[in-house]
Order: sequence, then structure tokens, then C-alpha cells
Amino acid sequence: MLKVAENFLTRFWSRASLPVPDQQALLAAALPERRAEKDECLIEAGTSIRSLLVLRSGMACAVRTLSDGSQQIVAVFVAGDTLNPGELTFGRSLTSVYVLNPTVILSIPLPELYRLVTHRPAIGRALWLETATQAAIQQEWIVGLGRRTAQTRLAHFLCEVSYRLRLRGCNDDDAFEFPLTQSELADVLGLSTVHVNRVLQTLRSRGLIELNRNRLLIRNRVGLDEIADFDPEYLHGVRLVDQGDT
Amino acid sequence: MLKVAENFLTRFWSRASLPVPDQQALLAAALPERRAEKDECLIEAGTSIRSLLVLRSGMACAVRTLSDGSQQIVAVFVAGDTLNPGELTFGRSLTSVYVLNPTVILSIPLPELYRLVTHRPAIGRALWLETATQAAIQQEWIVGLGRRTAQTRLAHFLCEVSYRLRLRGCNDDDAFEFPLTQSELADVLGLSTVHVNRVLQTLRSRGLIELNRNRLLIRNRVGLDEIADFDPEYLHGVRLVDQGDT
DNA sequence: CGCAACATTGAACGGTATCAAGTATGGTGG
DNA sequence: CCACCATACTTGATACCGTTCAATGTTGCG
Repeated sequence: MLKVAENFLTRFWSRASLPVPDQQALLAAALPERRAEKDECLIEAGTSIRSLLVLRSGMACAVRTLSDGSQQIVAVFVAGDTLNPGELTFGRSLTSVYVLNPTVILSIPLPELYRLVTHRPAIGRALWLETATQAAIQQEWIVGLGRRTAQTRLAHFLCEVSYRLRLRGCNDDDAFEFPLTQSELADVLGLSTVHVNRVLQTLRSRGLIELNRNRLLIRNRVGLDEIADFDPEYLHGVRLVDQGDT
Repeated sequence: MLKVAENFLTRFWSRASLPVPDQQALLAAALPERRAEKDECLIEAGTSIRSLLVLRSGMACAVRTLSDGSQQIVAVFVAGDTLNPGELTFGRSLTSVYVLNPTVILSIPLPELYRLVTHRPAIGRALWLETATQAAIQQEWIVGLGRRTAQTRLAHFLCEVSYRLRLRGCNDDDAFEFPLTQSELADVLGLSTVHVNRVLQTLRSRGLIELNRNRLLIRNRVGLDEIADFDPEYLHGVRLVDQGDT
């Protein structure tokens, strides 16, 4: 009974990635890919949504700005992520999305997308799954912000980004491009830039990481996982669109 | 063009609540409603999901327990909320869900649900929307945990719960049942129980709220909204199942 | 009545913020 | 090629918000 249900579930959700015909349909409906540069604003908070955005390469982040001018980054996106799967359902965006380093963006206009979702239910389910995956990541951030120390929080974030890049095949060894400034890290972790700097240095002095000029090298992954209290169970996303194809 | 798109969107998502025939189909597929008492565990972390759970009345919360024994509550559910819309897509739960006060639970077995979703796409979209709504609430919590003071965080949480209850029609005046202990509030807000107590008292002494014996009375809503930095824009959920019917 | 859970209070400690300099680093125009 | 500037990073001193520990008060329930 349980076995049957699980098989059915696997077929229903198609965990690995969207079936190829559905992917092709999505790509066919998309506008031509376009590049975006660092600090470019892809989605402005409060604006109505006109299309689904997919990050083909590079990184981006979603930011909330408070009335006192402080900021909190509520999501970081890597290649392959969908930038606004949940916001589609609201019709307007609650956050602003900014580019962190040079990226390539795929854009699918909403009317086209809704037509696709209607005729290809797997696409709708994939977007739902993507929404749920990002929600799971956010839950983990809540746990960190609420109950973990600055050091654990930072280490955990580095582990998460590394793991997510690896899932997408962008991170073969333990070194990768890491475009966030310390000030942006502070806005991710709910810390001051000064404290981010100090915590980074303790991680460096313990031989766990190297970080400079937008590159992160994990020297001791086991040690980092250790102090990060990192368990990747919560990262079971789907690849909406495969990376390889054009 | 924009107008057309928005009308289409409204039809596509049916914002208010699920069409009546779909609701009836859901209710027909559900097991008989059952009661659950305080502290009962509805979903255990790490367990595989067997059914969709809907809270018909009462309150519940989703908890993550860390390796050092500390806890973080990552979601609070009120009457009408779906307890695991996103977890459906994973097949297993990342959090434990506990009952906060006597509740009534509706349970729809997964195989039935998938059959329904296949034949009634509006149900799948409603669950997607519910997932996105809960994700939006979690984003707001991230902002609070990262960038707001204890006082603002607490006030904001009280405003949020009050607003959500009002959306569901469970909160006509400004007083309502509020079953969370100070220790549970601490686990929501990422604070110690001692500090929750002190912040509560400053809110009381300013004449903003009264809270005792599981009842919360908001004496000065405007003042509370003020220090809470509360903007309900992020709460645009859907009622998956109306409250009135049986 | 008496226990158990919850709430309240005080004192001392500590993690992190804030303020204020100072030091790379990289890009730009002359 | 250098002087200049902006941005990012580093470092120290001080203050505060919130924690921890410990004790006491309160409420409700078997």
C-alpha cells in the first residue's frame, strides 16, 4: 500500500526534472534569453508580475527593504532556479530581485505560461514543487536566524550554496564563484557587516575556507559541515529546465 | 493588455476560495473529521506524508528541533489553513506539526487527492497558492528575525495572527483565543522566554494589549500596528475550504 | 491540598551592534 | 603610467540588547 503510493507519487511529481517535451514547450514559449549585469533589478517590489523568470546562469537574490532603510535578503538564486514561482500566484511581487553577477535570464510571459500549464499539468506541478522547495529553504533560514549563532549561520549558508551549486553541476571541486559582498552576506544572515567580517576571519583562521575576489574555496568540508550543523535533507528541489540544452 | 492579463489571472486563480463543486469533491474524498487535543503530534518530522491535512478549527504549529535541543517554530496555523501543502510535493515532512489547542482536523488521503488534482486542476492550483501564501508568511518572518527588534517582532506576530484570524472570520472584535505559551512565543520569535515575558509587559504597560488565560485583547490596534511595522500586503491567501459548510 | 506548568523578577554575562578609523583593491581620467 | 576616487574590507573601543541562571510567584487541575 505504501509502496504503491510512493511509486504513484514519483510518477506524479517526476522528481528529477520536467519531461523533455514539457521543457521544450516551455523554451518555445520563452522570449529570447537575455543577459543581465550586476546590480540590475529584475523584479521590483510591489510591481505586478508579467512573466515567469528562470535563471540560466549566474546568481541573484530577493531583497526586502524596511522602513528604516535596513535590508534583509530572503532568497538567493543560483543557475537553474526559478525567480518567482510563488509570486505568480499573487500576481504581484513582494520582494525586489537583484542580479549578483553577470547572468542569463529566461522569461516566459504569463499568458503563454498559463496556457501551457492548462495543457501540460506537469509544468504546473513542477512550479508548485519549485515553490515548495524555496519555501523549505526559507524554513531552514528561519531556524538559523532564530536559533543559531552567527558562526553557525554563516557556515550553514556557505554549505547550502555550495550544495545547491553542486546539485546543478556548477561546482565540481570545492571552489566556486561567490559574488556576495560581506555587506550582502550581512543582509542574508541578519548581522552587521563588521561582524560578518570577524566571523569570516575565524572560519579562515581555522583553515575551513578561503574567500577573496569573489571566489570561495572550501578547504575542509567536513569541518565546515560540522560547525554548520548542516543536513542537506531540506534541499530536494527539481530542475525545472535542464542546464545542458539550448 | 495588462487589464486582460489581470482578468485572466483572476479567473485562473479564483482568489476568493475554491469553486463550490471542487470544495465538495474535496470534502467527499476526506476521511471523517477528527478531533485532536493540545500537544498532540499530527505530523512527525522525517515521516512520509500519507494525506493532506486541513485545520477546520483551532490552532497548530510546525516545529524544527535542533541538535542541541533548542526549537524553532517555523509556522503557525489557524482555522482554514492547510498544514502540509508544500510537503506533499516532497513526500515527507521536514517539520513536526503539533496542536496548540483543541482542534478539528480534516484528512484527505494522498491517492484520492492526486486523483482529484488530476481531474480538477483548480484544486492543484489552490494548493500551489496555499504553498505560496505560507512561503510569503515565512519570508516576512525572515525579515523580522533578521532585522527587527524583539518588541517589533512580537507586536508584528500578534498583528499577523489577528489579521489572519479576521480573514477567516474567527475574530470579530479585537479579542480572541491565543493558546501559545510564552515559551512557545519564544520559539516563534527566536527569543528566550524571559525576554518574551519582559517585552509582553512593556506592550501591556503601554496599553496596547492584554494577554492572559489564553486570551489576547488588542486594546490599541493603531498603536500596535505602529510599533509592529505591520503591512498586511503579504497576507493574500486563499480559503481552500470555506468555513461555513459542514 | 499539593503538584506541575506557566509566569515573573533580578543580577550578571556575552554576543553582536554601533561608531570610527584605517587599509587594500580596482577602475577612471588625465 | 600615475593620481585619484569609490568600493570593499579590516580593526579597535564601547554600548546595548538579549541570554542565562536562579529564585519566587501564580494558576489550574487531579
